[in-house]
Amino acid sequence: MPNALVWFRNDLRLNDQPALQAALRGGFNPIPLYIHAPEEEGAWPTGGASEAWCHRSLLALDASLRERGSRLNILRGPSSKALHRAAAECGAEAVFWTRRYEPTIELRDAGIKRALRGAGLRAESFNGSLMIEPWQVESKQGDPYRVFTPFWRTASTQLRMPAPMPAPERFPETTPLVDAVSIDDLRLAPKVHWDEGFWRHWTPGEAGAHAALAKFSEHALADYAQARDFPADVGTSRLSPHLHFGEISPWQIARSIRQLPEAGDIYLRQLGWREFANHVLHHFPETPERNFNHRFDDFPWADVPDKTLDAWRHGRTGVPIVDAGMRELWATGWMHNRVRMIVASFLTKNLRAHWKHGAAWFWDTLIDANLANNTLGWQWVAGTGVDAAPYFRVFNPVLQSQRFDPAGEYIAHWVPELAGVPAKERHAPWISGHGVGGYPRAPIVDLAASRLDALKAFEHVRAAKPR
DNA sequence: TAGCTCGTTGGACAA
DNA sequence: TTTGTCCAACGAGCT
Repeated sequence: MPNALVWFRNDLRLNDQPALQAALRGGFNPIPLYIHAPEEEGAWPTGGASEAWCHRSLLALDASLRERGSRLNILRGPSSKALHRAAAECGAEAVFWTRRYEPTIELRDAGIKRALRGAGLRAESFNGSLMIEPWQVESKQGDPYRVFTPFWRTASTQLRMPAPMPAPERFPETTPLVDAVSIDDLRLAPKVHWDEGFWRHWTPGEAGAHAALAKFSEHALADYAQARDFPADVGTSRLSPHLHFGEISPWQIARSIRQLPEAGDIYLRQLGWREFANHVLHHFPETPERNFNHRFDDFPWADVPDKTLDAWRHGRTGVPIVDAGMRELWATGWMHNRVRMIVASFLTKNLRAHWKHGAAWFWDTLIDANLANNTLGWQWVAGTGVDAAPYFRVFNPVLQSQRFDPAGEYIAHWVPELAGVPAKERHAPWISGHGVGGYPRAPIVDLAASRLDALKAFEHVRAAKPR
């Protein structure tokens, strides 16, 4: 049987794996391969928390390959060189992989595909990560969408659920590639074990992904519409890191949630945002670096001192819901989505820091850090992006806290200094004047005054001419 | 073409 | 305590 390289990237799974299936269908003997090439990620090399996740996900993939008689070959980049070398060494006739959609990577992969084909190899890429690829939908004018609702209206009518693709039970045995290194050699796991706490909450890998999905569809999906807004509850799917690393495909999730059509549609719509984010990133590849709305290019962002940014980063702003979120992020590598909006609004509106400060911190600390979602989310909250909220919408973190953490449980959990403060006063302890040891006596900015400042700064945008 | 409707996630204030 | 109204404008996308 001829050999084919199956190049694993952000698709670290064996089920529903179109690149692997292509190899099997084509009558090839699949050689699983992962290439470590951080310098090829452009301005956004994988952040620390994501690396820690990736380490464990690779271990999980390698373990399930070994159970099936194979193994994951790990090579160091550059990717193009590694692929050509590996193909030559094992006489592979083909290379198959699943597509990624980051602009830098799309460009790189197109070059690699050309080069492989130029060398006489069969090189093919597949969609294994999205329900609709970015170029599959366009508005009736033939433009990319800039507003979610019309995007999803069109996209959701075009969804065609493919049949499941089960993993093969056995792989043919292969000899390891000579240049292969071990997963540990990549040094993705942190030297100082700051990630220890993560793994009480998360199990990277395909099995962990399916366990998370099962838990979600059994317990939380029915209440998803309401419960997802309450950070103290387990109301969200917590599938984002698994999706980011491709340990599970959106179609696998979609198949599973069909059992509850109504709740399933609401959740599917959230997956739709992921599709939309990739659509926007593909068509507006400069948005990780630049405002989508150029009217903001002269926006008077505040020159926020590092000390203040650090207070935000480490949950010492004196606003309990903000601090709780930032500490949850630091401790677990993840933050509840409602709280992400609150901390992002606080940073970009109350502190009026440029959204890139927030995007950079999330990039480094989130286990689900994803260029499309991170960019869309930060630009959306900041008001600079697609579908942005009207300028007068500035989250009041105290009201948000009262509304979405009414019993103050989330705050008590992540800001234990405040656990002894009566629940009702926990949202804004400075009002009752409760002196609490170790917790800031007052917020680092006056919430009301900074809100007015932000609104004033927005006047600037309204006057700005679109470029 | 021109007009129409609508926009993930809000807040302040009045009644 | 709850509910309604306004904030204010614009451009995307459709018909």
